[in-house]
Amino acid sequence: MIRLLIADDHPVVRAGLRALFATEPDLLVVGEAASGEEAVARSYAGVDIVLMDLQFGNGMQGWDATRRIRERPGAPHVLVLTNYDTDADILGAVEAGAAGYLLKDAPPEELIAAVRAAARGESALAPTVAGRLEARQNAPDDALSAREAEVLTLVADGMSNREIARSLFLSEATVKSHLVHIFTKLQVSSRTAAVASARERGAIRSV
Amino acid sequence: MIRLLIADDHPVVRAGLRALFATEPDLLVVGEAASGEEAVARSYAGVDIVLMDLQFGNGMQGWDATRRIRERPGAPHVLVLTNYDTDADILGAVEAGAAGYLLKDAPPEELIAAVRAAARGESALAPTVAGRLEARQNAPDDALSAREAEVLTLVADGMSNREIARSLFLSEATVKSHLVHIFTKLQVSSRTAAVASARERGAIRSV
DNA sequence: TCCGACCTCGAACTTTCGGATGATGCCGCA
DNA sequence: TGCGGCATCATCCGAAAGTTCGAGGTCGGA
Repeated sequence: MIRLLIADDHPVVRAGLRALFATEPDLLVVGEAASGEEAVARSYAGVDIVLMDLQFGNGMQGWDATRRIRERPGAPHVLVLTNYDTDADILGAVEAGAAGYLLKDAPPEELIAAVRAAARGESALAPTVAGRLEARQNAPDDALSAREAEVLTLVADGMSNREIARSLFLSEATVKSHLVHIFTKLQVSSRTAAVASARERGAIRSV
Repeated sequence: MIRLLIADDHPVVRAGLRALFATEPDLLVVGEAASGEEAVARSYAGVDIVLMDLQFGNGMQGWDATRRIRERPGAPHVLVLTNYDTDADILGAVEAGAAGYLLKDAPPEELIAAVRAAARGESALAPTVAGRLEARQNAPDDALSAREAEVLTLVADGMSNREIARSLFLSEATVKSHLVHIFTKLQVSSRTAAVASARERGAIRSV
């Protein structure tokens, strides 16, 4: 018998997962959590698998809750369940110690199979996800530095170079310099393209 | 007895809604649809209420399906159910003929109440949504034209004026002209600020 | 200790963007 | 029938943005 904890802020999704697992005799939902904090609190030893949503309306986010759950000895396996399949989400979840990464629009069978695999201690990455992870491993080192990310965030908010300079107490030259590096790393040649690229990669969330 | 059709591309959400309504003796789920097309096809006379997701993975989107369902005589009422509560979504859904607009993270009771209200022919807008609609009514007329929105979408993708011009078979001057109008309507003064503003208002989706 | 990264800044240059102004044609509505 | 909104395009000009080259500083790892 595999004991499950469902962590999702949507009551409808929780009900759906509960209904889904009710049809399987070897799966038992032993609890629900509507927030990251609740998920951590309810992940006691009697839970085998935690189904974790990555996006909670407010408070602790899924990846953080995952990390906190996994860092305890004898912790349950965590299966991340999310709407989006952006690189940043995936990588973050895997780094936080998730045993698997599934999309919410996945067919029910796939979901159930992933739960059983995770319970056996196997990694259960969705096929599309596994490929993406590999691609990330082989990708050139284009990670933005902290300062560059900061500048890019302000660019995404629609600020001009001068405004960014003032806002960060820099000269405009420095802002431009950061932008040159950002463009190179993202392989683009304009600020709007940089923002679009960063969004695609999941380096920028918001809205 | 109120007969329901559930239209959502997520199997888990469909199961959740089905489980939710199963507890109410006066509600009966008579069908499910995983796409906009399917929703239109299954909205025959025997259905009282259609619960419509706005975001489908691909194909016909929710607001379009809503319009097609509602334009038929004796059509069922459509309750729009969505993750986001952006102005554009709400206004679009209401214009398409939705009887109500609900968020997926709403408590189950609210959802059930909305279904019953819609079945009685009443409008069932979530409280937060109703207020927003009023605000929109009183807001200045800053709605972008179809062409302007098209241009802005390409800007958000990071394209230059020249690229947009080529892509839409226009001269660069026309693109600039559209941008001037976009800037005026959004009360900004640069393309990146326009994109940021449009995102805030929900006029741009993607990613 | 040296090397590499990151952060900072300047100056000169080219390209693109944005503002101003004006013009034409189409379409719907009063 | 005329008015207004929309879409299309042109030209000119100043202001941003982006490019190139160079240079000084900190800091952590080899």
